[in-house]
Amino acid sequence: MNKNKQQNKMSLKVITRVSFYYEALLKLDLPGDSYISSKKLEEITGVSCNQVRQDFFYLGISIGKQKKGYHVEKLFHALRKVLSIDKGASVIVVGAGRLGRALSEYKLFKVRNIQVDALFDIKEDLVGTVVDIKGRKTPIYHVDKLGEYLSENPNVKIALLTVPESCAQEILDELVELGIKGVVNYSPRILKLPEKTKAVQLVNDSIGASLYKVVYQTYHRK
Amino acid sequence: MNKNKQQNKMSLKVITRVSFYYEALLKLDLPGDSYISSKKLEEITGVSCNQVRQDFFYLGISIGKQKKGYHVEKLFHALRKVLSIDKGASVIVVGAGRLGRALSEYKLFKVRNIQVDALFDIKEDLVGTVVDIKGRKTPIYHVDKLGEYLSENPNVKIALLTVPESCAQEILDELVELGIKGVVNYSPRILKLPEKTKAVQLVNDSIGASLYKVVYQTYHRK
DNA sequence: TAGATTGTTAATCGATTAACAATC
DNA sequence: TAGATTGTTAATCGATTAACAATC
Repeated sequence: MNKNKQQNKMSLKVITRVSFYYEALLKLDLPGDSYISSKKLEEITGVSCNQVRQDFFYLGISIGKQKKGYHVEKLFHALRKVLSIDKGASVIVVGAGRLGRALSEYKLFKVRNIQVDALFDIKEDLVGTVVDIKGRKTPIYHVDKLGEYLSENPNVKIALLTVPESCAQEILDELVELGIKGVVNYSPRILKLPEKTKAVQLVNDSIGASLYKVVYQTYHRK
Repeated sequence: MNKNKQQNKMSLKVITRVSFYYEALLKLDLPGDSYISSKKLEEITGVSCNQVRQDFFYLGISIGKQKKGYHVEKLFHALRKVLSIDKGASVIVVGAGRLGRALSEYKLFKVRNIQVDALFDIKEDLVGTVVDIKGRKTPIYHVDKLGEYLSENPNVKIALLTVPESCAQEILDELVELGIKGVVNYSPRILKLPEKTKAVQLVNDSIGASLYKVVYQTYHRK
């Protein structure tokens, strides 16, 4: 029964909470053989302990011990698995401007098993250079080379889109054409997937969304 | 009746959709005196026309004309008002590294009435320099000057936090102490508001959240 | 043992979808 | 007029919260 549940597709809200649980473990850095309770997770993440247990139940994570909580290392691996980062994920960044390079060196990637393998741009003075991500040199290629690169690196399924708003849709269409399976669009322009396209995941503009949220909330607090 | 509804606090989901409607208008760039239907908004944003009308109803935006739709200019101003960017919003960026500077020149700000007034950092070689945001020179001050700056610029109520994960909590505490009312935390570390604090809005890590989402969805598609 | 904490079900709450009268 | 589209209510759906027996 739990097995089945684990296979279900989580809503995006669940994913966000799961990433919070995972971040909580990273933050606390407890010994692997210690235990953490749903109450403690509530304290760190702000998610209620009832919600935590409900989520674990839904995900088929039933490793809790009464009176103790969840075995830290087991939970750690379970959450990694749920987030699909247990084997690591390789991504490319398209658009090697400030935002693109900033994302490439973003802490999240290094510590959390998500890795930027290459950047792409059209500017000739960027192409051929490398971005030094804590000693690891990541190349910048010309956008023309996207097709070649993706066929040589079939493990790369995700692209982060940091090109100017004006050409974002065009590049997205090309990425989809070339077989990319997931895209985060960091431009504020809302992009659309080509009609026929199935099974490509698009997350639109997270940066703008959180900005609007905080502006709204700040000017509307009681 | 509608008046009251407008005053209610929107959920974050509504805000996101409203920002989509707003972005749709920006993208289409229709003549101000033309009309746009909920069906057309569905086409651009992916939000169903029923949801669009439900949202407008909830927000007290009842400016629709049967058979035509919503007057573009009226709708534009109504949405701006809802998003609280009709008068413009000034923010500061704390942490003038790559991410901080990238955000400072992010298109969203320029086109959408959100403005970065200043950056702050502790690195002596950054302090005193300026970031050139399309001709507008934005200064970088030392973090020590935060208190002074905020008391001289009481209109600034929002800070974007782009400092290293390791000192993010410390800086957040300081910002709250100094009276900041809204913070977007771009570090993956989950931050907490000081216990007693009321009425400070915190949005945690949008970048990491969307990454986790796309990774999950990509590796779990049917 | 008594207290704490899980796993799980049921109750509540909120958000989305569907439906349709009104009407331009 | 007929068709399209709104505003609004009601029905449905999904997500969160509450409750509690089981048990370590």
